[in-house]
Amino acid sequence: MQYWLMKSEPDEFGIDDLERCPDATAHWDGCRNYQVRNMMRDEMKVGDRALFYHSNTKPPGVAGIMEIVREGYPDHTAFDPEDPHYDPKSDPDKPRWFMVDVRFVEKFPHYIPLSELKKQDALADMKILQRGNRLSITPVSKKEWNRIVKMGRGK
DNA sequence: GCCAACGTTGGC
DNA sequence: GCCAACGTTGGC
Repeated sequence: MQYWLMKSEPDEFGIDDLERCPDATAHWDGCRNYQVRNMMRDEMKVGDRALFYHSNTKPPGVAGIMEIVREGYPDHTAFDPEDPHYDPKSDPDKPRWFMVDVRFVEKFPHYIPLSELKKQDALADMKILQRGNRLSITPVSKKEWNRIVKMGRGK
């Protein structure tokens, strides 16, 4: 089993939105980055766990946990001209973009702001803390995962 | 295949 | 709103 961190802007779709979805499950659509596409298509497996990270908000940080409940399949929003993430170059017969399904697991009693993550020596190597990293999905090590979950649950 | 221009991300 | 960092596009 692997661990991940997945970013979303809570103004668009936050952890509370996920919890309110039917079966607390949603598809993680709209990714238009090849590296992230490859992770969703090839690497993420049912049962993997992911941190739900709130980006572009005040303050940015980790809000809780979700799990992967369906492995990579074509992102149909790329085929819809009405969709803001429409990509005419993605052909239903040869889809360019993929997504996974995620299910809400828990919302942390203690939201963890990015500033707190940065203070942890144990998390210094986290992808999300590296300069210039803009990927919306990154792998998280077991050690990092355990530390963050502990922080979120309040030690 | 190079690379300048442009677009996007996302913290601050 | 600014801007650094990075990805993508397209002319050549």
